[in-house]
Amino acid sequence: MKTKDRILQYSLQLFNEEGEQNVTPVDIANVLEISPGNLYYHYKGKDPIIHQLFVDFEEEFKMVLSAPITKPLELSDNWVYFYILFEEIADFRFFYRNLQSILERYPDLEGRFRRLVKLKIRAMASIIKTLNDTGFINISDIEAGQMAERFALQLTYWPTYQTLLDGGVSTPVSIHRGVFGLISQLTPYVVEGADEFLALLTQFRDKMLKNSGRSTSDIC
Amino acid sequence: MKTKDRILQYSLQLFNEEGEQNVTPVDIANVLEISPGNLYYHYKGKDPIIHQLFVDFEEEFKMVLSAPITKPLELSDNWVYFYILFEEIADFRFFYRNLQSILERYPDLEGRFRRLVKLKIRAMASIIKTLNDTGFINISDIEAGQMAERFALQLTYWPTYQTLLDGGVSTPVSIHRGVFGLISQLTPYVVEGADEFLALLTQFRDKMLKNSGRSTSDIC
DNA sequence: GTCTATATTAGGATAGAC
DNA sequence: GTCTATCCTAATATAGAC
Repeated sequence: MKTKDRILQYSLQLFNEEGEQNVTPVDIANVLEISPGNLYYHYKGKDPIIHQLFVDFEEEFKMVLSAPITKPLELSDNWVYFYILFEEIADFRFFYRNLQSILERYPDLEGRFRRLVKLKIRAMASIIKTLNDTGFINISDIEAGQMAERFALQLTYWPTYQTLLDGGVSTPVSIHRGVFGLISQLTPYVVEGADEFLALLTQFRDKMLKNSGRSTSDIC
Repeated sequence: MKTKDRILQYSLQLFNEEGEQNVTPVDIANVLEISPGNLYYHYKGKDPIIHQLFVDFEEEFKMVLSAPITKPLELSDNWVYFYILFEEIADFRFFYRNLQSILERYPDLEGRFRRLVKLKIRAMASIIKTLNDTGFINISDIEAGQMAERFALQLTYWPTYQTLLDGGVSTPVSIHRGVFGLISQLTPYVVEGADEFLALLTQFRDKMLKNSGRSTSDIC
C-alpha cells in the first residue's frame, strides 16, 4: 500500500480514537513509522488530510442517503438501513465528535456538511412517506415533516449523546438502541391491522430489552 | 464591578461569540483592557474561568430542572418551561457548541455534565408522566421512557443542530421551532376529548407556521 | 520518497517592578 | 491589583542531504 493511502487510513483511525484535536502531524508520522518530513511531502499538514477524509465520507454517505429517495425501501429494509447509517457515522465519528470546531477550522467543509444533513432530512422524509403511502402508518404531512427533521437530528447526534452518557464509544448495543429510538416513534401512527409492521416493532423492542446491559454478541 | 467578576462576564460573552477554542487568555485581557498578567493574577488561565462558568451554569440549570420533578407543572406551563430551558442553554451555548472537546480538556466537568443530562431526562419523564396521569395524553411506560430520552437529546442538541443548518445563532424563531419540535410529538398521544390540550397544540403550531421565515418580533 | 535537523509561531504562563 | 517584560512549550512547517 502506498504511503499516501496509509497516511489517510491511519489518520482516520487516530482521529477516531483520540479525537482530531489531540492528534498532531508528528503523532501520525510516528504511528506510520515515517518521518514528519515525509508526511509533509505527501500532505501539507492535517488540513488536506482532513479534507480528503471528508471527501471520502461525503461520497459514501451521499450514496447511502440517496437510496431511499431514488427507490422506496421494502418494509423490512428500514431497520437495516438505519443500521447502515449509524455504522457509516461510526466509521467517521471524529467529524461528529467535534463537528462545530472542525467545520470552523475548515470552512470549505461547512456548506458541504450542511448539504449532507439536508439530504439526510430528505431521505428520512422519503422513508416516512413510503410507510404512509403503503398503508403501514397514517401520519399528517406536518407531523411527517417534523418526524423527518427529528430523525435527522437523532441520526446526527445519537452516537455523540451516547458517548456523553455512557462514557464509552459506539457499541452494537448502543447502535441498536439508537435504531429502536428512531423506529419506536412510528408506533402511535401504525394503522389498525398492519400486523406485520407491529410484529416487527414488538420483536425489535423485545430483543432490545432482553439485551440491554448485556454483552453485544447476539445482536445483529 | 470587581475585575474578577468582569473577567467571568466577558469571558462568557467571548466564548459564546467566538467559540471557546478561539479565545486566548490574551484575548480576554484585551477585551477587558487589562494586562495578561493581571488576568493571571485573578484566574490562572482559561481552565479555572471555564470551571467557574460551569459551576454557575450547573447551579442554575439544576434548579430549573428540579422544578417539574418537585412539583408537577400546570398544563400551560410546559411551553414556558421548554422556552426557559432553551434560553438557559443559549446563555451558555459555548459549552454545547463543542461539548466533547471541552469535557475532554476539563475532565472534572465530564461527570457533572453527565449528571445534568440524567437530571434532564428525569425532568422530561416527570413532565410526560404528569400529562399522562392528568389524562391529557395516554402513553405506555416504554414509549414515555423513549420520549423522555428523546426530549433530553433534542434539548441538548437542537440549538447546535440549528446553527449547523442555518449558519446563524439561536434566534427566538429557532427556539420557538425547537419547542414545537418537542411538544408536537405529544400529538398522537392526546386522548379524545382533551380539547384544551389539542387547542393549545394547534394554536402553537399555527403561530409557528405563520412566523416561519419571518422576522422574530411578534413571537414570545 | 524519505530522512535529519532546524525554524517559526502562537498559546499559555510567570517574575518582579510599581 | 496592576503592569511590563520575558519565558516555556507544543504544534506546525520547511530546508537540504540522501
